[in-house]
Amino acid sequence: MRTYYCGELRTSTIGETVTLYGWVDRRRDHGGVVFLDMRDRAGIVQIVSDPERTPNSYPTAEDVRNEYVIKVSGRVSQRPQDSINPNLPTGEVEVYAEQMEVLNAVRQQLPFQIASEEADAVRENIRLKYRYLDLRRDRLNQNLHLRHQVVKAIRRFLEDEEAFTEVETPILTRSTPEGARDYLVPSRVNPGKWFALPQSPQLFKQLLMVSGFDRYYQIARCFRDEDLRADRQPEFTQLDMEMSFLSEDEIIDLNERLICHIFKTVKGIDLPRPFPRLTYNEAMSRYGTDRPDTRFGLELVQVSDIVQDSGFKVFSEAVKSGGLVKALPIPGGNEQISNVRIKPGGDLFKEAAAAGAKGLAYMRVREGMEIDTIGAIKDNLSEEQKQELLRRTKAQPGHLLLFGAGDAVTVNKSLDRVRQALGEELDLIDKEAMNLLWVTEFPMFEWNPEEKRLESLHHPFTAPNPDDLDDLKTARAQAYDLVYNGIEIGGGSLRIYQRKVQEQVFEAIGLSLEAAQEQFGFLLDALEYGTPPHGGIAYGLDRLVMLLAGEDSIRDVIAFPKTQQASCLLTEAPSNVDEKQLKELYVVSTYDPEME
RNA sequence: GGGACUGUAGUUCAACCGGUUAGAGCACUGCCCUGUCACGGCAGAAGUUGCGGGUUCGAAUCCCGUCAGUCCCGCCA
Repeated sequence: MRTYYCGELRTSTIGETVTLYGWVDRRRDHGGVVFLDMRDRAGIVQIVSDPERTPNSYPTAEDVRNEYVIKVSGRVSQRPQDSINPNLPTGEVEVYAEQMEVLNAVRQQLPFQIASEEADAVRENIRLKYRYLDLRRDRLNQNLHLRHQVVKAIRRFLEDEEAFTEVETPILTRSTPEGARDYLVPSRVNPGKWFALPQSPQLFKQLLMVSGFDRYYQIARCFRDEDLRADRQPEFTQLDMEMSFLSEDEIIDLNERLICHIFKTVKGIDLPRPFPRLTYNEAMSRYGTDRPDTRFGLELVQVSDIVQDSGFKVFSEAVKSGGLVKALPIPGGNEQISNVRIKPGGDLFKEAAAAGAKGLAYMRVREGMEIDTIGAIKDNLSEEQKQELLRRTKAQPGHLLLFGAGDAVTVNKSLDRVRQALGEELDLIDKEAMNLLWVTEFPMFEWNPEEKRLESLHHPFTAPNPDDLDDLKTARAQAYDLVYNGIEIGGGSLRIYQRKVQEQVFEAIGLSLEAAQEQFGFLLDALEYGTPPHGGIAYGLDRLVMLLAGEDSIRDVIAFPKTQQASCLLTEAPSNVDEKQLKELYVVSTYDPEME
């Protein structure tokens, strides 16, 4: 029977005879004495075996190899003074192995070494195929433990401090328009009909408010059949919350306390409260994005009004056709950024071009506030316009001003990209900083040029600001996002709780009354039976844990993630299924090997 | 759907401008070593250079295609 975990042994355990179970992390064979680093979930301890002191175990100790599973019994001893290992919590002690038993050997060459630093560099497809070995490694092990700690902190806070109730909502539910592509599941019992896996429990949690639960939360799995990224998996986990009778400020306050509790519990960090808030318009204006990274400056400056009447067509035409011109002033940029990088072919140009920009105009501010720029700008801007540009951008000698001109979306997107690239490159980002902020007052809708209709920016159940009800199309939403170091980790809103408003919003996004009744009739009906004012939020748990773990990919905080091709290299899912299964489901597969 | 990068022993990497017997560390096998902790030393085995074509006297290297992984754009209410 196990008496201790390997990692638990300390000087206080010296003299005890212990029984340990675990893996051989490393083996050092000196011919006459063998040292084993023995590992279990709690850590590593050194096992010693030699022919004189531990004759029973020595033959076994000579035979074992890395990652063998062993059982060891023996006395915990103080290490000789000159052999103490200060790098191990157990470094002052070691166990003389009176008994050693191999419970399971490693029969094949390991695909990679578990205990080696090199394993971090192993090609990811190999790590994913042998995920169970990858998860043995300290780094991933720690990540999943951290994830558990985060979830535990969430539950303690929401349940014990704030009286939230966890309710499970269906995984088999109905497909609804809007939003991401659905994962579909055929219904055997209802031939030709389909379930969809939930993109989020949105409607169910609202209905729970109608039912009077008042405060709901769920650690909920969500599914979206869209293309993957480092921070996007087809199935992911949300912390989903919904509350009745709370104002936007009250919801934000409760959530700040939740986030602070998480940071305090798992990282020991006291975050300053309240978190800063930016309106959507402010964020777009100053950073060109609705999730600004405020760990560094380099704020954008709106200059449309200065240059709209200039002879420089790139600027004036942009403003005339409804777009804008913005500047990105870079202190010291003259020294650090060459023209080659700004011009076509350069890396900063490419950064802007990736967002659809046609180019980057620039001005350099020399000694004595002399302006150094391309002829087209020099010749076509008046002296007053140039001076006003310098004033507005607070330019000083040494400054480089980059300009974006065009439609608002492209200008903001491209300058945001350039700003982030430079923040990184010029080492302006304090890596220790943890900047959490709220972005509020999102617009209700944005225009989708392809489908020629308005779309909900958040989702169609978001309540409009009551001050903006006379023109819903341009109304602000009572929505809020939580941004952590430039990454959106959560977002929510107050919801519509009146049928009439809900119908108006559906109408605004081009959903006819009939279609709305067909798709969302159950919600519209519910709104007629005494629905309380309510609102909520959902967090991307994987992203939050990724950031807390300092990882760059959510795959490193998910036990069994999928590849960018949405497949599982471990189980080889998705796979073919038996023709019989398809028949039972009244489904004809499109897969036809003959066609290939 | 599109762009970029990567693919060489189990693994991490090397192999210069197209010419070697395709090398090295770790792991593996054998031997030596009684205080190491990334132990050390000696010897050895280990390769369809992702796969398929092509160019060439000659291809890991150049070209085309294909597969896989990663990053990004589109997409993700």
